[in-house]
Amino acid sequence: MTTSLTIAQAAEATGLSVHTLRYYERIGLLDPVERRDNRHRRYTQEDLNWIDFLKKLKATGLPVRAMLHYAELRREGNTLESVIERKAMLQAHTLCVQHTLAELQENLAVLQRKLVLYDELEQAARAAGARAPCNSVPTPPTPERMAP
Amino acid sequence: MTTSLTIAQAAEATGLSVHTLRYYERIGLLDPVERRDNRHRRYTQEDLNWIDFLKKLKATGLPVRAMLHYAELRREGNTLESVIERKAMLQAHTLCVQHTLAELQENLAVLQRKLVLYDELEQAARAAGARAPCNSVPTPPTPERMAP
DNA sequence: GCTTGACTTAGAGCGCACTCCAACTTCTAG
DNA sequence: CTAGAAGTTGGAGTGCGCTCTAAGTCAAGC
Repeated sequence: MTTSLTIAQAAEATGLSVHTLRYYERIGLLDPVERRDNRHRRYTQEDLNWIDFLKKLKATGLPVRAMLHYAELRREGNTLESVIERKAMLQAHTLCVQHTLAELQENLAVLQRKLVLYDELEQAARAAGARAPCNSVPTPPTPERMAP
Repeated sequence: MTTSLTIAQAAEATGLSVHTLRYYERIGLLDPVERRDNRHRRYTQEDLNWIDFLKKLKATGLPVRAMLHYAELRREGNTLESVIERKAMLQAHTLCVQHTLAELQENLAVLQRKLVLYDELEQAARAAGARAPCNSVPTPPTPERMAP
């Protein structure tokens, strides 16, 4: 059976809002979606697949402008020119994603190291708090200050 | 020697624009920066370290609002409350980043698989193009269409 | 004294990616 | 026949994160 969804169902299925679905079609990210007699849109499986791919591009940080360009190339069909340019786009973007990924991993490591520091800091704060009522003990050896 | 930079130098050093540096200070991401007699800002190494950390938070997708909250907590000093909440924020964000990272890796894999398809597609298009002058050969066995 | 250049401020403007609104049509159920 | 649910459109509005402008201050060099 060929699925064919209303805009609400397509929104449900893709996780985009109906607003966004119409918006994507309006700006040309989606080819004009098939209509029924009452002008209501019907989304096919192909539409959903394409939207899914768009979501992946978006999730990897490709701006809508670039997705739009890609969509336009796709509309040209699989001519050598179109294929070459789409491939180049994907290649460039793949590099970009790899870069982002590496950076993200580094930054994650920083966050995790910082979490360890916060553990210590919390222990120190607890110890200081517990000792507070008897205000006679000097500052503890554990660091009380952190750069950030 | 204690470094102390003008706003232009700080911009240079951090990679942010002077506009952004002032903006960050205005909204409270940065504590009020020290001034010289002529009211010009002087950025200390501590300022730069904090900005660097902010950049990492930003690079991992933490919204400015959240950074602002973090900055406000930090301003409270290392009280138990503040430390606990900052730690909780970092923990939550770390989880979020891990999730993003995993997703990004999946999507990168998709892009890379697609690149392989585009290689084939390009070969097919080239073959079709080369054969075009002699328009007698049927469509090649390699797929000529791709879902997205 | 005058120009140049680096800084200052408050506040306006911008690009992105939606998101929502008002007014309208169309179908279905009661 | 009517009410309501679900769709349609063009266009306005929103939130984010800057980014820029205009008008002014200040210090150094000619």
